[in-house]
Amino acid sequence: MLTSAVPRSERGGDPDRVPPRAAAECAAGRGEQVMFKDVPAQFDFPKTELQVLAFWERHAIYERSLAQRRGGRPFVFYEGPPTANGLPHPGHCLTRAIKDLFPRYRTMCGEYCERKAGWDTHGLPVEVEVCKELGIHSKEEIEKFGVEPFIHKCMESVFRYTKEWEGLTRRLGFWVNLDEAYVTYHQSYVESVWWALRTLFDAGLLYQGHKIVWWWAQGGTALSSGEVGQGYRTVDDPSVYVRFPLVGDERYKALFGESEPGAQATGSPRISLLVWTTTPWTLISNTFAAVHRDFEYAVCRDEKSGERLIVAADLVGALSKKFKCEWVVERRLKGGELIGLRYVPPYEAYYASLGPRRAALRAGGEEYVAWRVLAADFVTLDSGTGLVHEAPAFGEVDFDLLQSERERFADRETVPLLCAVAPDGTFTDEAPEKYRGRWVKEADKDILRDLKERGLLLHQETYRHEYPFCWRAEEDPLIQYPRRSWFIRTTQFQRDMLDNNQAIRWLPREGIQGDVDGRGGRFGDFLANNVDWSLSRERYWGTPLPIWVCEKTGHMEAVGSWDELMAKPDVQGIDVWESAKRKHAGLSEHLKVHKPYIDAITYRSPKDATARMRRVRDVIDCWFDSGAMPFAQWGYPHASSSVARFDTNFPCDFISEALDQTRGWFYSLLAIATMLFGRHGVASRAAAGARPSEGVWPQPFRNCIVLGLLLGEDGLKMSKSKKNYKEPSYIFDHEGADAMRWMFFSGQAPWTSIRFQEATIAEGQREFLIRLHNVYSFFTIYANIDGWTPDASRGGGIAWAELDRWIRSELHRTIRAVRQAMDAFDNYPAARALIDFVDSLSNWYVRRSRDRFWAEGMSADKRAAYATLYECLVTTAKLIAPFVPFYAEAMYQNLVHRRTVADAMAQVVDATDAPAAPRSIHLCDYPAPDERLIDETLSAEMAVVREIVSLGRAARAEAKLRVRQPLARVEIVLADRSHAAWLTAHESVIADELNVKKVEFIGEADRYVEYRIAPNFKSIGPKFGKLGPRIKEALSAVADPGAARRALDATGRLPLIVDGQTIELTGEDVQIGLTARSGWAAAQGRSAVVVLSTELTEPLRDEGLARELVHHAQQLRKALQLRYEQRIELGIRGDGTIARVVKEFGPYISRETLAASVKEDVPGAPKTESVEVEGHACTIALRPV
RNA sequence: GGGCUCGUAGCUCAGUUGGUUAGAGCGCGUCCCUGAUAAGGACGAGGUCAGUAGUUCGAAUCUACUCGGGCCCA
Repeated sequence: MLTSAVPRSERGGDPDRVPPRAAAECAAGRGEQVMFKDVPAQFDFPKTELQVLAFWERHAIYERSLAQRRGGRPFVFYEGPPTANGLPHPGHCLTRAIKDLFPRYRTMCGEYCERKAGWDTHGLPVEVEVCKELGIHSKEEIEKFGVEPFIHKCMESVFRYTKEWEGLTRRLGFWVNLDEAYVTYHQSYVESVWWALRTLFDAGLLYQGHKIVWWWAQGGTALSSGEVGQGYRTVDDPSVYVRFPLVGDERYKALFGESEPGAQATGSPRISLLVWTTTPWTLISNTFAAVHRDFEYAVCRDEKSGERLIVAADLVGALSKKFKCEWVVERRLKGGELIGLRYVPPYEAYYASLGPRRAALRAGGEEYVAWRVLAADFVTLDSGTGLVHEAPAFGEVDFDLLQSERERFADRETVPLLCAVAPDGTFTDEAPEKYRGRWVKEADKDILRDLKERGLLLHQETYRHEYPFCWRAEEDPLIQYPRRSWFIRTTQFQRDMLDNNQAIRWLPREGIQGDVDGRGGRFGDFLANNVDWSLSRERYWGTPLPIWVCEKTGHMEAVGSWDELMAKPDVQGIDVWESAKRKHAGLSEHLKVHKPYIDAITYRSPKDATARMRRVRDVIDCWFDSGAMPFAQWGYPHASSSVARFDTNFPCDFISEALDQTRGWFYSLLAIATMLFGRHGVASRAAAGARPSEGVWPQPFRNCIVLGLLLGEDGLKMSKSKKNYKEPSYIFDHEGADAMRWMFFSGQAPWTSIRFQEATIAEGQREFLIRLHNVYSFFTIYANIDGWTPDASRGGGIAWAELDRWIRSELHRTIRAVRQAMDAFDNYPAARALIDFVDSLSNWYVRRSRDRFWAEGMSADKRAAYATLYECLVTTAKLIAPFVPFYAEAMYQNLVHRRTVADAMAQVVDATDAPAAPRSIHLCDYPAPDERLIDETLSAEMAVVREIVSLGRAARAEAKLRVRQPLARVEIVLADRSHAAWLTAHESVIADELNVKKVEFIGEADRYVEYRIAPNFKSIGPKFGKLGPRIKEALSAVADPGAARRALDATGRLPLIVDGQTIELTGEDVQIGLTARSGWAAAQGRSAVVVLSTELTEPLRDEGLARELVHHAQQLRKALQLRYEQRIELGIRGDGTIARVVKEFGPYISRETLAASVKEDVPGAPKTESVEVEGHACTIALRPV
């Protein structure tokens, strides 16, 4: 293992010394002067990034960064496995960039963060791709093609684009261990999943039930939602209104009483529910009627017949009109009151036997198992009668209603799922005889005639709506139909999952997490409405459900591993796999746990020695695969050392995926972990090792950044056909990976939808990377000219200028802010803090320090400036390293090792090599703030100085006085006069920036400004409440605000009469505003008014001219592309004024232009230029010497 | 139909437990500076903070509803 010299913490040193790290980090060549490599102003980001990649790989920097932190606190990261059977797109760049940022940051902070890649390889999308390739569609065709070759194709397809994925991952700088990636179809992974399923099965959490699917009866297959979506057509279906007569039991009597006129007259109740349906064939399987608990219902009496019907009160008018009858509303009642009423269904088939059946309820007591009125939220008033006929076998929501009704009973199964239809779409023997064997849709007409004859049909019409048909057989309508399916009883863990969810730090929290009951959050809401996980899929390419069933007794067993299966009694069928392997050389060993080979394996039933145990045909939902990755990635608990690895890597600290994973990976992770390892987790006894999560909550992840969607250039969904986005490779080649990463991190919060625009990427690059690059380039130019190296600052004793103290304070404030934000997984504010710092460094520190760097020789002040700028650059490089790892590396190699990236790569790797500083920036410690260097007062003061300077420039612009023209003085009127004292210390900065001779702070400036006293509501609001607006009025009515201000200054109090009463305001309660009076070259801001003296005297004009001459001379230098330190001879010839200026300011001009002398002529000058300076014609000549 | 989310300058977005004068960048216009120079800076124009109603002394911010966009689920 490499033992690199990890620099000591910066804490604990003398703040006035050069930071130990800066001094310690020196070029490899100790002793002799090694210059910084020249940094071209025009920087090729993409090219440099490729060199950095080569450097990282050649020197195994990622591996070293891990090795170096071994033993540190673990920072556990889980990779949500992408599917590599499609090409990666820009959205994956965002995900992978975020996934890279925090592990890099934590690693630099000293934590140990393994990053194991993973691939999701199972599932319908893979099958669909293969089908496309084969030109086939249905399961029927797959069977015809052969399951075995089909599976082989699926496996080949899975890694079709691996090269592209790995290329993108690498190019983006996402450090992740691809060589040891987990793969969901690998045998060890599948066996882990089997272990989990067996554990759940043994705990009674895996059960067989029904799932309502869209069913193609003629083809005998279920269709996926995508397939169903393709087949919708507009059709006319029967729309029928049917009577369900109520039963006159106690419940009925309690509600309607026996005194009901109808009841008395006939001795039997005649109130009926009126229900509506468009599928008459489902009436035979009717089980319930549903109402909405909160709707109002009406008992209507038909004037003619005296019949009484119940419909939704709001629909009475419309329905009676439709039926052409006259209804009188006898009574209104809430839907809730109807619940529990019994009725007689239209067909006897089931009613005859089940009608009287009652069963025990969980809560005690008994209840009829069917033909009652239930409450359902899905009941609407949009169509129908407000009462819905329920045949749970033929509708998903109806089935859900049945399921929740079943929950009320002690024995769930006692509430029957009535289904008089066979899988081929014909009526079964359970239906009335005349319908048996007939196609359901075809029976509709006869059913209606039947109902009519029996007086149950009130009304019949046709209804035009969209209905799905089979996309392969256009004439075949699909029906919703129950299929046997395997479920996981997740609902048993609903409370645990909700509690677990509460403990997760979601970013953002709003809209995702929800409250303790899940309300108000996308994820919480999903948990709150949790239904049992439908696990099985009647497909081919997936983890086989490891349940074997006895062919005679129906006894079931779950198998937790391959070895366990092999250990079963009298195992047969392994030969199928063996012969396949002989036939297909090089067949992947992993396939033996897949269909069709696994299906061939049978063993002797423990319940009947003559019977075989056979596997169920299904595979499982591939979301279960990915949700099992916390343990399955290690092959837990079977693989060697997997128990220990799982133990140290569970739960994890950080995951991040896009919003669409809410019901996908986020859920599957949480559900599986909660069921197995949670508070009531069932894996504790079954697991081979100790339960790792004991007492650790939340699990399986503590922090989760939910990424927004990445949109195209036009703000719409990215679409290949619309070409509304640039390919990642294009951005890599043009702007570079760092620019792309930086846009993701600094553009917006990651959970908002982000537009993927090249212009935004380029803009962010200019604003930050190029600006930083300019500073860095500036530094190397002058450091090399002066021969300055960090060694020069060794030993301390630096005399820091105020500007140095200021920028170092800003630097450490930035470090503090960045760390704080990053520790909270909030990259956006961190990036903004970095942008602000680079702005301060570039636009104030360097600007204000130029003179210091240009000074002759090596003064103490110059050394301080170099040391400061160097520290800022090296520290900034480290700060940005997790964000823009390539550029940070390039800066670091030059600033610390004084070599190019190419040189760094070419350097011989020497195992004994122990450089004074880490060989890569990614092996460095993340900077820590030194609170002693932070001077909040200085920061605040400098902000005011910068504002004043900005105001001065505004005033100059207003008065059309260019900055090169010196002015006599500037007067500054402060809103808060207490600032004057310390501002005086900054006079020279202001004078210099504004090019004025004198700065004056004046308190009383009534001739320049008008005062305005405004209330500070933040202070007044809590104190005076409703008086606020009156105080505002009173303040604006103050006759002499200037005098009031003076009084306030003197006494600290401002008495005011408001509403007849006298109140007293303090300085805090008011804000003094200033407005410049017109007629002055002035500008006003929040804290000051800046007034320029515009009077120009001859000396001032002359000095201005001198600066103009310097300016022109510099232009000539630039035109000649002279080296920065090139000395010259300068010639200036002009009129008398020019001559006078040259004579008087000769030394100044010489110094600024590095001229050995200033004469009238320079013989043999390569460049001569005639210019007009402030109306004076002159000729400037220049020659290098 | 349900849940969530967004609507702020021409464009892309900030806006910190509500504080009365709503910011930045780009773009546009007018300039400045320039020995970091294919950078940098200043100023200006541009806003009914989607709309309505409410809570409050005070609303871009909180509440309800409406309209519009998006995502997920039916």
